[in-house]
Amino acid sequence: MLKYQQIANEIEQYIHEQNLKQGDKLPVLEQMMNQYGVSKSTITKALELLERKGVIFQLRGSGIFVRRHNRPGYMSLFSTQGFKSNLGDRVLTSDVIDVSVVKPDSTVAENLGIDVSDDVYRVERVRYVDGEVLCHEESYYVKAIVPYLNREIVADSIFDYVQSALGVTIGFSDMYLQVGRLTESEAEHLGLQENDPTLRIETIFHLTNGKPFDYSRITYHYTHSQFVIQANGPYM
Amino acid sequence: MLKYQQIANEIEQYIHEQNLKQGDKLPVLEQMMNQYGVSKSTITKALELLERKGVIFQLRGSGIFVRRHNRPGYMSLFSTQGFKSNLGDRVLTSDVIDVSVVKPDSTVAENLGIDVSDDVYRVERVRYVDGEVLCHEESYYVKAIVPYLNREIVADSIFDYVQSALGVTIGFSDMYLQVGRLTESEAEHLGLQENDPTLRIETIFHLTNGKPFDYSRITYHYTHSQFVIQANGPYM
DNA sequence: AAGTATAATTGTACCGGTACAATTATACAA
DNA sequence: TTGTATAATTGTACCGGTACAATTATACTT
Repeated sequence: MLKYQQIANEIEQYIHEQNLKQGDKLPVLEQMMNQYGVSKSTITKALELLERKGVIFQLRGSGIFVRRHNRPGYMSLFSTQGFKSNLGDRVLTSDVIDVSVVKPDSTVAENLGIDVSDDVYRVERVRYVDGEVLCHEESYYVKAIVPYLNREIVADSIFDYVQSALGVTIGFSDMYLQVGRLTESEAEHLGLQENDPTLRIETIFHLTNGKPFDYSRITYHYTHSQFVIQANGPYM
Repeated sequence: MLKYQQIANEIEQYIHEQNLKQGDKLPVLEQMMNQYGVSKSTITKALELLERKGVIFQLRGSGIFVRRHNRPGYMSLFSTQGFKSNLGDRVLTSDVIDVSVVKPDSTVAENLGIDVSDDVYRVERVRYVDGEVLCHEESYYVKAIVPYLNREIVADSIFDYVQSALGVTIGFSDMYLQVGRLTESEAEHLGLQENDPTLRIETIFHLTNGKPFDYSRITYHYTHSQFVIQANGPYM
């Protein structure tokens, strides 16, 4: 692991151990340099990561302060989207409905940047947090990039598998949000009524080299899903 | 304006002028250094901004490539949230329903980190994109930070006013998302039916010094609002 | 052609430095 | 006490450098 990532983790740990809360001040930059035995720019890089993650904010001339204190019951939108899990002590489980190799329809092919004759894995799941229905997911993986999947892998974290077993790393993703009404079959999976409200999110995940490898459509249970997003200026 | 921000803008402009598309390659780092006459780290900083913004991605050993090509009809979630407007050629207008100084209720006070005896501005608007109803907004501004507002300011961009006239800068924000059903009065403002689906977003905006200054509740028109979010690894 | 070693390209990690602007603390005056 | 200059603190911008890992191009085999 990179030094600045490692240090970012240690600082986050430090905040947790010392039980620092919203607005509390961290040691100054120079002290951190000495403490971790690295240069200023490495510390700065670590702090920048934590700032992006919403853990701290920095104020020039003043210091480094703890930012996060999220509302209980709200999940980070990205933690349910395959990224670094930030669910705290909540447990995420899945019912696997389908894992199969199919040909993509034109919409799926287009979103994945492939041809309709290329193979994809189709995965369908219902996901739960602490046993409560969270969402229904239908996702497609480019088989040329993810050559093998089975129900065991899919029941756990597909992203962990892809990253560790296949050695590919996920770079970035585009998410498209929309509110709508449930179809009959969706409602059945979620234990709701047809035409009930729902949040639909389509996501295209890309590798670090920019190639799409996963296109997924998620339909959220509207009373069991509340999300938090932490944004930073000046560019957002 | 800072050098690296300026250069980021110029590079974005360059992409636009050259009509570069998804996957197209930009000049290499060293060439940019010479072209803009700055050091490597400044270019790197500019590119990092653009990467966060979802405009480019960088691939070590290979080059810098154009990332963005968004779906038409989808707005950046942050562009309707007061940040750098990314609406393209769409026009954002407002009907101002209320601008008044009031005492906050306990929920508002808590979200703004103030006392119920402190004054706040209450602003209520209905917002439109290209004349179509987008959302209903109810927001509260800490009067100690924003001492004066009127209907003209509020009809335009409050954030522009706050930043330019008051010289305060917005640092970061926490957004809470939830799907629900419209109340009767909300439905009326949006031209929808009671119990229709809606996306509700509560946002707390903070200054760079960490103080909350705006708490807003927005209710979106579910068929007129589609959002895109661009996320970057490894920390999201 | 098709694979394989080798070299060139290219962005990133990390170092260490100077200058500076925003904040906060201090000293002093009214 | 209250305000006001002054100084100390502290993070950020920007410079310029070395080393390196991932990618891509090249030359060389088979």
